[in-house]
Amino acid sequence: MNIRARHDAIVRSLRRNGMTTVDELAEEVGASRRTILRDIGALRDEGFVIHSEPGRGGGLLLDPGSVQTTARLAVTEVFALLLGVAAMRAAGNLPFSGLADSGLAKIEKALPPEKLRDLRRFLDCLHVGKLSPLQDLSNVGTMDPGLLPAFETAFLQRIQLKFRYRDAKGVVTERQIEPQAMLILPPLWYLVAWDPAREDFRHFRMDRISHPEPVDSLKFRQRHVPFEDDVCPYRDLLR
Amino acid sequence: MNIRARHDAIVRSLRRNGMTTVDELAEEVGASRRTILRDIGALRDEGFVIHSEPGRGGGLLLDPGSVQTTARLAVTEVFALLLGVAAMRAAGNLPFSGLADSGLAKIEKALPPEKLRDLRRFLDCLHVGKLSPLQDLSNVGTMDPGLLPAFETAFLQRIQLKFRYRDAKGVVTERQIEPQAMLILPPLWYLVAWDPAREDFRHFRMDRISHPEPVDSLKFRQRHVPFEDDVCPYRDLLR
DNA sequence: ATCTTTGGTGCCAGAATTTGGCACCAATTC
DNA sequence: GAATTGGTGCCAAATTCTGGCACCAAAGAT
Repeated sequence: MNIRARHDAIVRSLRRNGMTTVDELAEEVGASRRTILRDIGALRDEGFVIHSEPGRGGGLLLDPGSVQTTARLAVTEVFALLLGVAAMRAAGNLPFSGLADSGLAKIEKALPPEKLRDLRRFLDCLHVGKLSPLQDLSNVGTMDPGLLPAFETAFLQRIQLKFRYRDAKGVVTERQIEPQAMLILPPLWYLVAWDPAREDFRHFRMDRISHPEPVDSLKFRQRHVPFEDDVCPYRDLLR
Repeated sequence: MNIRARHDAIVRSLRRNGMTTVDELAEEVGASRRTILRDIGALRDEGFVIHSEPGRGGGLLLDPGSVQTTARLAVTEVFALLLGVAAMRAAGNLPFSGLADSGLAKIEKALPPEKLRDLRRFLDCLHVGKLSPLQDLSNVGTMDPGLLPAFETAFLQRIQLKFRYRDAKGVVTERQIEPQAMLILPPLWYLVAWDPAREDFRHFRMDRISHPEPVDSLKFRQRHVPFEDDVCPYRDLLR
């Protein structure tokens, strides 16, 4: 067995059994007592918190808040991580203990700088309305990926966007708007935008939009204020 | 130099220089040509996309969308990742290529099952209204963490919550509500809730809430439907 | 006080893996 | 055809890992 695989096996076993002895681990993993002890030392060096009390019945115990299995992250996963961390940071350090910024900084450093900048700018534009439970997300989200390059351009460069919209009655109109936010309310995507012609905010279901086209050089600003009144503006969303 | 450290060094170098040759890498890293070639093979096996064209001037080029540096994640970081991935999955596979589910499954497996279940249930309750740009998040979010245990209990067990609320005019009232969502609009936190006494949805600024107290055994259901009309219900939030 | 259990360390020889050099092939440019 | 550069197979040397041994420390049982 590989040294890395053995480390993972040890962590898994500790997590599963809650409490074990070195000898049990040695038998389970198929390595000698000495090797297991060396491995535990290495894992501690890497940041795992492994309690041990010689003399008592069961010896080894892994701290549940301890660090996790190694994983090589794809760019999309790093993006997901940044997105999640943005939410976590916005939450102070809400439901759980504070974020380990050091590890995160390492990840950010590993990203190509231009990519990171783009990700951050896109994050600035992306509003997440509702996060569904993870279990239900497999069969969610219907939207044409072909639309996205135009939207990304409009969002990032903050220029107006032109497209055709088919409303609930099937009537098709031509719209030219200033995109303000992308709103995800699974299974649907909405574009929140300022419509200069109607002088009002509108939202558009993404699956009813076609032929999007950025309008060069028509720059605009984004608008956002927190609300004060205690009547819920989301009442239409809830039932 | 360690084999793992060398792999990281190679990836870093490829990312920084954009394009290099095997011999340059060998000299930079301090290893032989043969070893570098072996390492590149290993990195490719791990999922890195490394282009190469023998014969032409510069040979090696790392695909910018390729996988990232290894990182051991703390539990909070895994939570952040799950949160972000939930948003990403909800987005189909929005602005970037599809998520590498295999790696994610590995991370999920590494979490203690109870912890993962709790995280998922809490995710189900947490709505993120607006994600600020990462740069601005340091001085954001004013809310009393002391409030949270009561809210977490109410959300997770889906029971009513009682608290005192001080409105914009300073008038204090006693409320008993059914929490529906936590809304983060930096720098403020809002509780979106159904008020059975008023038979309507209300939202409350978290910093005006005090003395929260779960009301045992008064269970309720959550309510949510996507909206259809194209008039933006968020117009009060935007300016 | 002594024995047993169990974590922990130093040391060293044998086992396993990694490394570097070599010969050689393939594709491209000049 | 020569030069450049990625790529592969092979093997001996270098390096690292592993397992056994002796031994220490702490706690509980007798």
